[in-house]
Amino acid sequence: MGSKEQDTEEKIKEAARVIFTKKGYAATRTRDIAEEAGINLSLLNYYFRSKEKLFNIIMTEKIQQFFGIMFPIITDAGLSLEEKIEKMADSYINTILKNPDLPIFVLSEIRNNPQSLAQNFNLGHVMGRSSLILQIKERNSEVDPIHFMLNILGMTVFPFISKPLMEASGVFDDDRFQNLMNERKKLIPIWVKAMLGH
Amino acid sequence: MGSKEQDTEEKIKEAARVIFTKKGYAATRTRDIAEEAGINLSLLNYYFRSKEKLFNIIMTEKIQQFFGIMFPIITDAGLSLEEKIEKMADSYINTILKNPDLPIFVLSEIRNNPQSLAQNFNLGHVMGRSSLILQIKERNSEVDPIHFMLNILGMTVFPFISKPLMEASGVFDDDRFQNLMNERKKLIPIWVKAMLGH
DNA sequence: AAATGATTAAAAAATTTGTTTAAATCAAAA
DNA sequence: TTTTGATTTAAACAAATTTTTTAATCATTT
Repeated sequence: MGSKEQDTEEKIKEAARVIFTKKGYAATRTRDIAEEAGINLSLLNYYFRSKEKLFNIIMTEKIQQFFGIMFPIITDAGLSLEEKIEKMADSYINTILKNPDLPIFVLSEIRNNPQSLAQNFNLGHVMGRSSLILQIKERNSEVDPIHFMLNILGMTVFPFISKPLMEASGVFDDDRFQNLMNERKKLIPIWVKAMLGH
Repeated sequence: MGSKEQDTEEKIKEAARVIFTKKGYAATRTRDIAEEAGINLSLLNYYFRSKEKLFNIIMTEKIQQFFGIMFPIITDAGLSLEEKIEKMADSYINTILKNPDLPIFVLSEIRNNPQSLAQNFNLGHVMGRSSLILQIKERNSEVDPIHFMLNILGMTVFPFISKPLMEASGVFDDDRFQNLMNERKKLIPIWVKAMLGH
């Protein structure tokens, strides 16, 4: 188990991250991954047995990334509602800015295979008894708190999902997009407070 | 050109709509479409020459659906800002409720092929000089109006994009989802007004 | 230097998938 | 009824892609 093994395995995984998240499972060819990794195609099967097994490894990582930010924040009873919203927007945008393909990749692949992928996270259970949901209920008891969860996520995540469309149709370029998303770190908490009423 | 032709051609197109929008181009096999349509595989090529040509027909339809609702509303100078937002939420949600896979399908395929698909719509041009953008600017001159466009779209469209995830992880079922989306027709205009400030 | 494990190149097997072909079937017209 | 052309089917084909195999090469360790 020299450093070479580690290096190659990691090179393949890193290439798989890039290609899978950019194209999705079905449109990705193992040849693309091998080329991106700069290794012989045989090595991919040598290390990971199959395209599907490699994909499952990457997908588990990506689901971790996508939900790993959210869980600790919404369940932390030590944070006020305002603090939670600020932290959600801030850390979510920071993370996804480094990985803009993440949301559309995760949500697309879940659409293609909901049952098998939903096992990795019990979102319903976690969210149902989360501190965040309780705090939203206290603040506004008239509207189902799930609405505000959808709004916070939508305002944070949707820009990334629509980015390819917006760029291709000249609404903004990548620089302006990053700019906008940094502005949104401050704006989303303000908007959510306004929506909740005071 | 009897009714048989029409029937079969339409059966194939309808099956293609279902499978393409559910799985995306790459993950769709022509055999899936044939099976869904209940016809022999050869007929697909007999009527549409190739998978790609069939896909282009469906994709053009779907892009029409996705943007066709938006354009007339945001460019109609006869509508007030409030009326525009109400109409956007209402007609968008009504349309997509009948076709929940539409947003993630269109946005995924655009990501996979931005240049070729972006030609169908000059969103940048239309939005830049739209009546809606001007009205938002008048109401709130401090924040780039694109933020509010992203918010309106995000709050309307994101729930559909996250639906497979939410359903698979038990946050809500299809009935509750439809319920929520109908509630949002009224709520989104209220929220957007609150965000804009008054 | 010998041995060991990692990597490559090349080929081939196996599988999947889009497309074509040729014959059969059907419906309408002569 | 026979003929004709369009429609449909079963089968095969062709191309792409994943996976496996084998032998050779390379790098590192003993």
